Amino acid sequence: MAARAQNLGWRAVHDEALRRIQAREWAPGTMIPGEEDLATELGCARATVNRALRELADAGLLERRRKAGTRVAELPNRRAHLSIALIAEEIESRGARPGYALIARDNAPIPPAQRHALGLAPGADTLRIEALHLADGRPYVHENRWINLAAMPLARTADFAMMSANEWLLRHAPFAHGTLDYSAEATGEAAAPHMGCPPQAPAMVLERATFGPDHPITWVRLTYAPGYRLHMDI
Amino acid sequence: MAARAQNLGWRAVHDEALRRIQAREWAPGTMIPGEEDLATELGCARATVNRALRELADAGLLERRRKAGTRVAELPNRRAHLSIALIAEEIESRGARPGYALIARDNAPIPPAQRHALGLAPGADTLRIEALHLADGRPYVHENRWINLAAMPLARTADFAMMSANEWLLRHAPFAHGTLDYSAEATGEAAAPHMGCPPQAPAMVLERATFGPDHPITWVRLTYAPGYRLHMDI
DNA sequence: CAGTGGTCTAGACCACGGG
DNA sequence: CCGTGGTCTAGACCACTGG
Repeated sequence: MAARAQNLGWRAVHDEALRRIQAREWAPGTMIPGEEDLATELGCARATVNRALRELADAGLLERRRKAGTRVAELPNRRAHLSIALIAEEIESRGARPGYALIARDNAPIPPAQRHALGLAPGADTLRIEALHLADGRPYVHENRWINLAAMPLARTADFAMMSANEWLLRHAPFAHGTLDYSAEATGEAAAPHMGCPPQAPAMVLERATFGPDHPITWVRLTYAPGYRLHMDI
Repeated sequence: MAARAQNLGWRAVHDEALRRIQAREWAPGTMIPGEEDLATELGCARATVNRALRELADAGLLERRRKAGTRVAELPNRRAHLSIALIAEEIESRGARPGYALIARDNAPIPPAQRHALGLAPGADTLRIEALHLADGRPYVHENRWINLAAMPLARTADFAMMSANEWLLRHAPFAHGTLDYSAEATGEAAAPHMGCPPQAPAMVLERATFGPDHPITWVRLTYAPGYRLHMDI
């Protein structure tokens, strides 16, 4: 029985392939039929099969190589996706009313470690912003940020009392790529007074470096209030 | 001048569109030309433009809707990707020699919160595994896990002294989906003795629930040693 | 209702890389 | 070498949804 159902979309092919993988009909490490064969069996064009299998390969369930064909991954390295939104939107999505308060705005020099992460020369012209984000009036996350003024000269005159640097940069910076580093640390002397918790309380810390297409833009350290959970689906 | 270069692949179209977005030639919030127009301008088929713009939409830089057309996102919600690998592979990728030690294997009942996260009925038959993963002989992460024996009956007789439950499940479980929750907590009395740090030391904690296509599979709490950093690129 | 993106098709050529 | 996936094309129909 070679012929099967017809009018299959790539989603149907994707689901059928996923079913065969999970049902072990296609065992881990083994080859699966070629695109041409599958297209014939399932009654659709090869491009449709290609689209479906490409999605599964992107998800880490299949490994595809020219000439070698397609095989089921032995150890499926699934990928979790984390959407990087505005802090205010993140707070709203948790069902709380977002708030914001600027704590300080000065020319405190960027520490060497952060400066190296951005690839800036010593003595680079930077602006420091310290702020607090609130959820229903309670401290949510403490922000300590340096902005590279060579890349964002307008930041020198921007009003970070009304709009957070987070949002201002997202609206004005030609964002290209960056790095995220989460760690667990003590809240610390700098953030604790604003968070309403003892300095030694464990806190989730996010350090982010952001780069535009041509220049480094900003480095920020976010210290979250106790109880923060970073949730992802897989 | 309508005509342009020819023989453009979808990657070239993708890069050109990205350039126009970052250069503000296509301003945030504004509409961009339709697929047909772009295909004509760039000298390629509409399907090629579609592939390129779909990638940009998946990345959060464009918003596409039928009839309404395609517009540049006001606030680009970029997505970070986290690949979920074996703990041993994670340790190796950090340049260290992985180690593993089983601490306990018993029938300690699954606590209610974890049981609810998996959607299991009270009194569900579970297996508890406690283990320690090492990097170059030093504690790396402490693991406390419950396995749903109704979904994975073979786990009852598996040898978790040699192969970690992590790897065993990845090889034997028809993994479908799950949730991840990172938080910062004190290391705690249960994990601290194995980690070689005081119980109140801040630790990154990962709680994961994993489901197969039909049944919940496992719930695990990973307590990382101090200094752990979760790194992601954008 | 009409315009836009979403998708499918049949065919073609090409690039990679296993044997 | 030559088979397999990667991609492009021209055309077509469809689904959704804004006006």
